[in-house]
Amino acid sequence: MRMSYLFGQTLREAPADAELTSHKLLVRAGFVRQLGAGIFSVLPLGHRSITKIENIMREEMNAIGGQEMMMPVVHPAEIWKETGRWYEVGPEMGRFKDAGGRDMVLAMTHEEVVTDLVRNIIHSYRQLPALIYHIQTKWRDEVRSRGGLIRVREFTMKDSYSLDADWEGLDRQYRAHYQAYFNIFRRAGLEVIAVKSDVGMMGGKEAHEFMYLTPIGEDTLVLCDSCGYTANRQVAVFRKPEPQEEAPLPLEKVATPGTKTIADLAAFLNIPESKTAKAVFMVATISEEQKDTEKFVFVVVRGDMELNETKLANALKAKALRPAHEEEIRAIGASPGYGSPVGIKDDVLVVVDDLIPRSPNLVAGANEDGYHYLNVNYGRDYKAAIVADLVAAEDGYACVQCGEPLRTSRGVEVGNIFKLGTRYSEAMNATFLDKDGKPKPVIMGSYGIGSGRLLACVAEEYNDEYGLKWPITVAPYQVHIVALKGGFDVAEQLYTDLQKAGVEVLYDDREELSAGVKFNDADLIGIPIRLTVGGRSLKQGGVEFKLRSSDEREIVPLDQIIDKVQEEIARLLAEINARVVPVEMPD
RNA sequence: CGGGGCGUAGCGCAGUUCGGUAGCGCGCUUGGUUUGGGUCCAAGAAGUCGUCGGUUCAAAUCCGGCCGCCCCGACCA
Repeated sequence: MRMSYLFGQTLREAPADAELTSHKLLVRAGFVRQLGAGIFSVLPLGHRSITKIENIMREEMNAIGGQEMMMPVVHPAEIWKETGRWYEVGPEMGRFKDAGGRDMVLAMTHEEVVTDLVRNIIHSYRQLPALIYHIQTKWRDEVRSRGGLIRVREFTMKDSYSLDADWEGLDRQYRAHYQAYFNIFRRAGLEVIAVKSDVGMMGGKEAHEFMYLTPIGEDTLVLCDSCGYTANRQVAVFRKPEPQEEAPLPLEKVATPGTKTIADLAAFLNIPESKTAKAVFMVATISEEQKDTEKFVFVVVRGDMELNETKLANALKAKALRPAHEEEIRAIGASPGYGSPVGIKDDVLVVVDDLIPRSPNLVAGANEDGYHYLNVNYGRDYKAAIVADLVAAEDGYACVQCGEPLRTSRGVEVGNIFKLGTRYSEAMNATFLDKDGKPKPVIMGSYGIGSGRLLACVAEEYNDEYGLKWPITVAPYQVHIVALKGGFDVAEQLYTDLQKAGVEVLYDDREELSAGVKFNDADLIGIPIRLTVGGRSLKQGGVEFKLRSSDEREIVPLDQIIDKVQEEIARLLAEINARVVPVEMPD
């Protein structure tokens, strides 16, 4: 491609609303332009890079038996009503009516469409297993779509769906994806970790997220350096401390003026926070038979720990959670800051963390401003409807597997894999006849990778103060020829010859620009190999060869440059491919 | 949805306090100059000042509504 013809423009300054490095550089280098909040156009350079990422995904999907196809972006609402997600999913689902007044859905994902196809096409165990995938646009109207290109509303995703007759088959396909995903990310130059994750709106049995570790990530991960335990903080479990045994002491009401927080309370009474019980008031939306009801929830966790809302939502099977308003708290007879499960109205749903029953003689509120109870004991003084693990893992907590301290880190989710099981096939009656002639629901898995987000993460990882530094596998072109005065004729010939040799070339043929401008553009765009052809290099005996990733320059004679470029491309490719190795999926 | 900020030429910004009908840098066009790290000089083109309404002789500027974008929080595969 000739730069004089390339559609796009480099910018000296990034738009003011770009915050992340990847966002700034991708806009400045002419890879993307923003159209609206979370909505981007992909320009030719960006499109080439995304196509490369998508082709890597195709190769790895095909290698595990995937068949590429294409499913629609606009769906009739009926299928989403069948699975219940029409009712369960909130405003992030794009909904509209067609000209005939029918409810329509903009695809957030494609389980419903796949399952509809499955029930029409799969009739026999002989047709299973199968793996289908497509690379298609999704719309998710995130309430907050920030983070440049990392978090967008309209995006392209590779999503695959496995179909099996038995659970062993699902496990095989799940494991195949686990490996394939590592291959994809590593081939794109990105090192990721796989963490256990919440199944969220997908439902299902088991899930992993593939996380690119970076401080800009919006997810918090919990890692154990000792045994390798990894999990999203939403679901991370840990070994809870064993409280000292004590004989229950009599309940005692004490004045604790001005101690609305656990820290104040512990300081006032001169006790550790771990000897207190924290009351958290939430309102849960619970869906029953397509009807949403709001339910007040009184949560008790130990004072030194934080409530994990995902765990709470899962324990309650709640669709949504929000903090309760003060009026709602007062309405159940509690007092913000002094809330207590002791003596609360009977109809209030009390949920406690499983550490609480083992923790004797805690300090809890007295449901009266300025007063707390000493020696509150679960079972004797109050009872809960649900006892479950409800608290969030923190830095330094003990690993559930090996007991060593956990560490937290931020990450961006670049892919995920889900064992859906029969959640969709049962809801939509997608069954097959097994060997015994009995109808059984198809066992499904779903597996996604966002191609634009992956590109943004690669950009986030590979850059310096001058611009992008693409891995050879993702770079829009392999070679960038910079023609300078006295070198245009030779550069033209080199451009033609390299292309004939199968090399992908971006050729800066712009005659009116100074050398500095062209070098800066080349650094900004970040193509791995740069060849400079000018009067000076020719006088020195050839063209100047330079890698974007290195400061070294070398003059290569014209009759050797094509070989040199091909060798170097092969070397860069080999370097990346060396990272593609088998991985163990932990149980 | 709550809190904060912003909206003036393709990009970055000034002008708004104190109303008088728009300016700077980059980019773009033309001519010259320079020619290996964002040359220099000159002449140009380009903006319903987000939008609607109000106040006023007069609004980018004051007042109100709406829209959009960004950040923080809640939310979220």
